Amino acid sequence: MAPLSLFCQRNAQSPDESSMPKSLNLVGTSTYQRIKRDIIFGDLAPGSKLKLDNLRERYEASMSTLRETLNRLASEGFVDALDQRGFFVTPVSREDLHEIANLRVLLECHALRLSIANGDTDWEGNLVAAHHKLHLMEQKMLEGDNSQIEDWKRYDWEFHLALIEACGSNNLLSLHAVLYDKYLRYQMLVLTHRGEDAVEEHRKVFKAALARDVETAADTLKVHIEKGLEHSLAAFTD
Amino acid sequence: MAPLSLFCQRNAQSPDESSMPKSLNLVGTSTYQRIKRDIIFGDLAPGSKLKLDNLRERYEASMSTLRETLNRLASEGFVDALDQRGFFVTPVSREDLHEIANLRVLLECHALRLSIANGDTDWEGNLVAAHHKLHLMEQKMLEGDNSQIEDWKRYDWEFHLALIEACGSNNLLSLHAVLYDKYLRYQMLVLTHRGEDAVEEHRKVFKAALARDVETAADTLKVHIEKGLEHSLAAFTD
DNA sequence: GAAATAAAAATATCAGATGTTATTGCATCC
DNA sequence: GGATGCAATAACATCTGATATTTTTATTTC
Repeated sequence: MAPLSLFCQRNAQSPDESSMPKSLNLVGTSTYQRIKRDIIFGDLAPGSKLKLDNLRERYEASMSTLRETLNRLASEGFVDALDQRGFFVTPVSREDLHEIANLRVLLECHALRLSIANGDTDWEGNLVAAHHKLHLMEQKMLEGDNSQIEDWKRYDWEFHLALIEACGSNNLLSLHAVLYDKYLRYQMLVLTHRGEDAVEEHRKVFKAALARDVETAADTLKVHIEKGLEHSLAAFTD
Repeated sequence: MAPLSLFCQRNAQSPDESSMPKSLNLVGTSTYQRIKRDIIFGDLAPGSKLKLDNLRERYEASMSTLRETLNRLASEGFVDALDQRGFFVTPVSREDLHEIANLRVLLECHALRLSIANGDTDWEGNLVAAHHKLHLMEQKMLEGDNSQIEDWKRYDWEFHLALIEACGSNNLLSLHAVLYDKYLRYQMLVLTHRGEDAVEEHRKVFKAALARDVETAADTLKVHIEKGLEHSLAAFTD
């Protein structure tokens, strides 16, 4: 199974054989993608009840489709399914945020090491392109233009994916995609971003990866995620 | 979301708040558990088409329920959902087996280290009990009694879970539970087991964990999984 | 104010109808 | 004979609506 994430081009219901792992793709308009987006971006609040009748109106879908979607999201951990009591947006907590960040460090750094070891010229090319696009967007953000947060986050996702894409494990990329999205929900909840520090960390990981400096790249990525965690935790109240 | 696995007591559709991560629990008789069991134990062959009408007869469930179940399993990676072409049991491959085993090493060893660091007296007690039960069953298997493979695998699961259960991360336990089940499917496909070596490795991990010898425990666990991988790969043909 | 009970709401499951897409079999053509 | 095009069939995806069960809410009673 190829990795799925919100920025995914393909329809979640119709995975094709393309190898590109996907996250946060707001292009998709399936019920699955729309609900997942709304959970990640906080339009559906953590812990809130997902009444089927309400969802029916809101997403203009039948109960069958909605239940299939909610079962999928429950399996991924964005929705809690309680027998005979319906569906709820998975609650958030500091502990959970901690766990997600730690797992992201574990998996993403591991994948980065593999990717740097395996990456070919195409990998480098994609990485350069992804960093360039992210960097342009980051400049805009630093100038105070906060109108394109979703685009910004898509570029962030595409950069982090480009880093690890040559790791050689689709299973690893799949797990990472889900973790990224869970982490992203927390980032969206606190809605503060770290500015120049994060930009510089991106640049440093990028440079080290291109230079095939595994240790520097992995260490910097670890710091990058952990600083993001601290930043989120500081702004986060249960 | 608490970890789910085949040996799970609770109904997959009705997760409660109990913290016990679950795998291969054949007690459950929900459609979800029955189909998942049949995939893992090879009664539904890798790659085979899951025609809804056939499943309807076989599991005596309505199309709605089946589609919800298949969506869940698709999300976990046991089923492939192809748009307008229906559902298929996820195919197997040597590469996939490799990936699964490597991820299990990464996550399970990491969790074991945390667990040894955090584990209290209850953890030790559970671990002793789990190893004892597994060991008894292993003796039976060594004597040639192959009539209780599912029970044996449940005890194996419970032992590996007991090792890592004090890791302090529900997210980690969830990811591990799915990986264990995927790995188990490959073990069931080749249907050969390793005998005394594996028994001794279990004993060694167990002793090291109780002695809080993190390095020995993690190294032995790594060897245990990797030897299992080699053994499965040798018997596995695409 | 708490406990028991009745009413309402919501869920889970099912059956059946409809439109769409994929697959299959057959005839045709080169 | 093999490839191509077309019709018939099968299968999927979605929706509506019905029923039984369970949970939640409101009301009554003590």
